[in-house]
Amino acid sequence: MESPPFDQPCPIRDVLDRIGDQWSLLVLDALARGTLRFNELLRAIGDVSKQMLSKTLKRLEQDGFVARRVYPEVPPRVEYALTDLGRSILEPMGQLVAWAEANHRAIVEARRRAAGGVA
Amino acid sequence: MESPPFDQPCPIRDVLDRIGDQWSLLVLDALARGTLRFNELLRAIGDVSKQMLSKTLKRLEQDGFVARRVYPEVPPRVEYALTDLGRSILEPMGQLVAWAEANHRAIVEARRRAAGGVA
DNA sequence: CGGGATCCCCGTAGATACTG
DNA sequence: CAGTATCTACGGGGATCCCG
Repeated sequence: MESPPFDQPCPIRDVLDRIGDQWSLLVLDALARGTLRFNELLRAIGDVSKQMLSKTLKRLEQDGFVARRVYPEVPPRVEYALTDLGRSILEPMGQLVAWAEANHRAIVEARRRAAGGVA
Repeated sequence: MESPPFDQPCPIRDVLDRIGDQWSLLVLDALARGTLRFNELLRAIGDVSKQMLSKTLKRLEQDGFVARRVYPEVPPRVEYALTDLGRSILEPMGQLVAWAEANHRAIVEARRRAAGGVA
């Protein structure tokens, strides 16, 4: 599956571009355990700004990964939950996470070896 | 937020940061079929600049994904090939690629539905 | 041929303030 | 509470030139 210079519809690149960013995976992971409100999500992830969380959620919602539920209450309440599509990507993601955990040490080691600690 | 190699609290984020960028996966994929030279890689990917390919390759090499082989010939020749580590990530990656291909349509559809309304 | 150095543009991410 | 708007800084990435 070679991609010519003008080839846009590469599914892999398209999908990876979405979930490969800094926050999408974290959000997906946070929501994997259950529905969360905006500020809960904010705190669950920790080092994400409101802006980025908002953008990320919007994109995830547009792509059909996340469902946004608004409750017309006096203190506004908005809940986010995974859709079936969102849940389904958790599996291949899990493979990658497992790989990452299993090989992280090897990577760090290779990196250190290359860095300067040639010794 | 760069953390030293020995102080990585989250392997997943660390690994994803590396292979989640625009080019690493494409390089890995290109090399999956066999050893390639710099310019071959450049053409195989198509829309990558020399600079980015160079940077990407260097990072992949430092992380132990790719092996760089220099031939001290008159017209310089440099070949890149996957290491065992590099080959091993192809599998979980494949899962993700398969998912991407299988669900790309659903995503595009959801995106379109969200974008311009149902029209 | 393989790639480093430089210049520059532009998207993106952070912080803050504001709104409903 | 749940966002949005603005302003700014940073750095990714392309193009080009140059060197081994």
